[in-house]
Amino acid sequence: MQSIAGIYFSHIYPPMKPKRRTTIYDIAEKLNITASSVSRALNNRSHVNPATKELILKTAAELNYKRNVLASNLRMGKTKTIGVIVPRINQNFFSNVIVGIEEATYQKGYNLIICQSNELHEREVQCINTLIHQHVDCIIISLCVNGNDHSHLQYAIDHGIQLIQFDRVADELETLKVINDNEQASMEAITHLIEQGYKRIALLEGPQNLNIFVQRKSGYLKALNKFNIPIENELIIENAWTKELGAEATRKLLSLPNPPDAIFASTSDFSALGVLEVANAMHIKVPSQLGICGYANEPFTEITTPSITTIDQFSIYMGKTIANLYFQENENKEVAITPKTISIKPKLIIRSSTNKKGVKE
Amino acid sequence: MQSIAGIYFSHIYPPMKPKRRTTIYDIAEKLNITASSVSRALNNRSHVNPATKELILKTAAELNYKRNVLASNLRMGKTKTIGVIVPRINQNFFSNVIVGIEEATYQKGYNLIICQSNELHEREVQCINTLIHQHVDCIIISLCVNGNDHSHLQYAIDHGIQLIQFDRVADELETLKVINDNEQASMEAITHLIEQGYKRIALLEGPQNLNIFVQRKSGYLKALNKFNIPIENELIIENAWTKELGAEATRKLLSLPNPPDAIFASTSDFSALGVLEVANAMHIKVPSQLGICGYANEPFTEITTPSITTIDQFSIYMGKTIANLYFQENENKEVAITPKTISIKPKLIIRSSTNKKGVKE
DNA sequence: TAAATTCCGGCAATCGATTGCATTTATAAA
DNA sequence: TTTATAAATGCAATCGATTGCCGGAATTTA
Repeated sequence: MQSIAGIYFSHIYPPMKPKRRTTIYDIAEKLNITASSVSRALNNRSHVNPATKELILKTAAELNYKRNVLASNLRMGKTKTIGVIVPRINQNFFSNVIVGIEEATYQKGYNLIICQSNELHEREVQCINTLIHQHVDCIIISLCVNGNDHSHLQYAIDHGIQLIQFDRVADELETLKVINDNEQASMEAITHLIEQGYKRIALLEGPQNLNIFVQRKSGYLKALNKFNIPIENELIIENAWTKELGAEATRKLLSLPNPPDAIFASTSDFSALGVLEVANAMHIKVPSQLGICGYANEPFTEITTPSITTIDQFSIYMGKTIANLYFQENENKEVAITPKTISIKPKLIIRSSTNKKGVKE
Repeated sequence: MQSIAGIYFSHIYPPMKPKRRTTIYDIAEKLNITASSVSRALNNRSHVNPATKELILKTAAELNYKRNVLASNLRMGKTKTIGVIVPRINQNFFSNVIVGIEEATYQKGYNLIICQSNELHEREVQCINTLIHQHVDCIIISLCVNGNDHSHLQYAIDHGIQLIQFDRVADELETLKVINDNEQASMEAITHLIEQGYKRIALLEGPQNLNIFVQRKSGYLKALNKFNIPIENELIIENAWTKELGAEATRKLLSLPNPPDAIFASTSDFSALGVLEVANAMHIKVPSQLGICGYANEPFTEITTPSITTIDQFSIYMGKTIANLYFQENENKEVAITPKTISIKPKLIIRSSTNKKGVKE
């Protein structure tokens, strides 16, 4: 703080030292009682005379008392804080899930600490450690693509932290889970393509150590089987889960002697975008010559030319579901024993990129 | 925890009670010294014999000691936590700023609590209160569009919390600020349009209670003046800062007796997208009949047809700058007195939507 | 060798809220 | 009126880490 001869310049930052916050002792002193009673009154416990209690509440309001969460946290061993770990927050699906979580937790007075794993297992481990260190009450996580070792998750559980997995989950860990029915969504997408008259449908698949990608592939295979369409391995491209890899895969597919007439980018809308850009560049008409279906309903899928058929995962709703699952589980301790998995049914959003029959929208 | 006759079923969640964490007392006890010395050793203070210190550090590592941040926070009155308040986290610019902040703070062992104001003043006040309540060390905020009252920010400052404003800032508050040079960027955009041969340039302006929109308008006016182009009020549309409002404004502009041949959507790329969609729907050719320039370099501007010229704000870099400003300010207490403002020069990204001269890219 | 420093490390208070136990007071029962 | 019971409140420890102050030991200086 800058001063000359003891005169403070209030226009200079920082203007003044922070005022001391009111404590329960201040309230107690003012009312000539002890802090115990104040605490009990504020926490709505018994063992306080209703009249005293009212007086305490009134005085607390007058003095603008706010519970010191640092002290409370230490004493209680709880922080009313939830940690969220996602691969990236600037990805639409994840940021929307966070929006949903936030809406639900905010009302209950919980705080969120948000971490990004950047798709790196090592970083994910660090995030877990940070959150344990911060004594969060709950960790909500969607796994990164790298690494099959989940001991860090078990480590968090061992610290008494409630763990909730969503979307990209480790099946073998018995935790609360909120997932999408990826297989079902995938089947619907393929069924739609077949009904539109596409005959040779290619699949861009994601890293198979993530179960979501396994399930999406399985939906593809099941749907083809159902319609008695033979599986052709040359139409299945591994690990095509970015825009660039999607583009590369498309160039490969379209140069086949017998190229596909539709591509299901099961990995993401980004890979679907890669497909579309290559198709446009090669002057292959979408949807008449090539049908394209993505996954995730990223906002841009609506504004590409043509717009891209995709699958909506109800991301905000998913976030709310996750948060509510936590509260439900923890406000009802005795009942809550078994691992629970909630599955959300995604929805196929049909747009121009698969409109082979040329139906006007 | 479920049990029958005292036998725990470890396969049932939660599997076991959390193990007690190691404290400095555990270390002290093991070494037959007091917690004071342990604390001093761990905090690298004097008054500890180097040999003892080494022993303490070794033992701490052995026992897997982790400082209890709850206790430390309470004692120190600091939390190594930074609160971030943005209008929406699922907006590209903001989520990228957060990414930048996170990268810089993560390394210093700081945590982030992220709040959304949802563009509501009331909610913004609540966020501030929450963060004060959580004893964050610093609040980083970009103001919401509603409300001119900033007493809640002053309230945070009065609580001894370092306040840093970015992008949408309240000029009259003397805090650290990181902003974009909006006026400059705006001038460059208009200059570019003029150089491309556009004659009648319309402006979609944002709510003028946010200084960023005032500055962008001012850049527009200055640029026109510089080129001796008369200002026409009918070409300036107020409050057109969403896709829908941008579309509406465009319909209005294009139905003028003397319509514009370019539109600068100074508010956002979303409004620029609204412009583009209306132009496409009306079969008005972009860029030959109508030039379009947006603001913010949202990812989708690259993939529209045609791609949209826009202004990049170096959002991730901005986030890093903000975080570093905080550290610089707080690691060097004596020097840091005056309010500092850092201005980042945005960059015009020229794409197809303003390529009237038809230059091949 | 005595006095003066310096260095180590312990003691105990502190940060606020919470809570089991003890004590006081009020009320009910005998 | 006395005893039993219940209700209200106080006392003091606790959650771990931090730190000012003090005393003893080691070292330096006179």
